[in-house]
Amino acid sequence: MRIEAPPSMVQLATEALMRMLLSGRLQPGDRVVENQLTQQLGVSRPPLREAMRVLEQQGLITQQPRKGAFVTRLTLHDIYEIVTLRRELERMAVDLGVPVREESRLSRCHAALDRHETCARAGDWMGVLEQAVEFHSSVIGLSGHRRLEEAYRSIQLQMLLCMGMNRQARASGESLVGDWERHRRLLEVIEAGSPEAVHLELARHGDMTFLDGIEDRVGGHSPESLAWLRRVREGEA
Amino acid sequence: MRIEAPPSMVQLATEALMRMLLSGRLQPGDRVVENQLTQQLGVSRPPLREAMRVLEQQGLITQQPRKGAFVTRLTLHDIYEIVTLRRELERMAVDLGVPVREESRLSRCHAALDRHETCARAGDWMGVLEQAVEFHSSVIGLSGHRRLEEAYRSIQLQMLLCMGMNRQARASGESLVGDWERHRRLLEVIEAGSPEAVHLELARHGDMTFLDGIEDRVGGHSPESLAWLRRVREGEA
DNA sequence: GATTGGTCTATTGTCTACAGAAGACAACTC
DNA sequence: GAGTTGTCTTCTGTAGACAATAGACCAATC
Repeated sequence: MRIEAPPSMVQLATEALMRMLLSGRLQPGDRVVENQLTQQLGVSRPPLREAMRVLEQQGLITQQPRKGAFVTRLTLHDIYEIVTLRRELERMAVDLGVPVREESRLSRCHAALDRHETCARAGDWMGVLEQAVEFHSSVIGLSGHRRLEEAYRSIQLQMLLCMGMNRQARASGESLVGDWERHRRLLEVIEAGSPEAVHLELARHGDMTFLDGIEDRVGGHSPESLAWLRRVREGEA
Repeated sequence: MRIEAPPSMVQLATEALMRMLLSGRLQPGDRVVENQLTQQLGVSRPPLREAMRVLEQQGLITQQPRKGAFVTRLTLHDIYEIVTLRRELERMAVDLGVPVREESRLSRCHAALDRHETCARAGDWMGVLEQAVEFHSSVIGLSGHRRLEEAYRSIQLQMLLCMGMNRQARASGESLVGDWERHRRLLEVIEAGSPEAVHLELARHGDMTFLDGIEDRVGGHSPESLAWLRRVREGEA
């Protein structure tokens, strides 16, 4: 039996920081002070700083030299970028991964979905979030394209950061199970094996309700993003 | 006039390391020992480690906990991933960015192209590399999609890492100017304003000669990558 | 009263030092 | 002679401390 190496403080700090970001404990725009975090996490500054570099690369925090780090505050243009890129990556992944070629990849989806259900029924909000991320990643992973999956994961985390803004509104218990049911349906369509059907299901799947009234909540409107938002809303109607 | 903040040691170390990687001074598979680099770069370990985290996120080096860091060694499957993802991102960028809407974005392309020419005629090999990267990035940047550009840039650097393997073969002076001419032609097509024409030019542009005999130089053949390589070669013939 | 100058504190940037793990090598045992 | 064990060296992981900078606050002057 192979024992696994104990996680480094950098890993632990990265995960802890990410949880603080995705749970909304750290809000977009908040200043991230190193010394405060070292005390809260019980880690010294060097590993914490490395963890922050990782999250900076992921686009979750933004560093200003000699000024400090801030939780990334997303503009409407950012959201436009996230949603459009996400869709394109999804598209590519489905075309490569459906119908499924390797059973092991599919079992990863099922495993994530099962854990998702467990967390949902237990009302474990944070667990559902993590497993939903893992489920989507595993779906992208059906393509066998690691870089695609990583790019998708990064984009997905940024999207969660942005949805955290109005998370409170959706935090009701039933949406946890509802999410799971949508994911289960998606996986069924995937197993059916038609890429086009999966595209359709994904288009329906994307929860765009968080875009309602988003212009008022965020700044940074660009011509591209405004045009996009208009198109999205027309498409819905 | 706004003065810019002096670069941090992390930034400098990141850039220096990247140059060592892309110039081939550090070869894929090479061990990266922290203490050696601190001496060579004149930086202490914490900032160097932060820089290494950044490059790890970019996929240029690979860290094994408690074992050390290594320059990423690419498999055939990795190359398959890089080339296919790159193409898809390019595609998306062209569809969004052509015809060009903002003059300022186009001028960035021209600026990079001019610097490219200067370096090429001076025989500045490293400069050509940097400006070629910047030119391609600026072309992707025509889309006004920062995340797309960043994803592309990361992929592009990995591709350069892999081309570094047989760089010596192409290091003749004429290819420097040749690269520039290809880029100039591409920019002309872009300015003409037809996305389809740009797609065509890009398909012709991609220098696939580095794939010649690549199966023998790298390991890690996957079903996907072998099928892809076959398709690419058939497409050429 | 407003503005400029200085000081002071909080925070970041960097370095040095130590603890612990991994791998190499030698000596010892069978 | 082959295998195993113990030790030693090298390197990474982490901590703590110091230097330098940014921003706030207060005082003094015009």
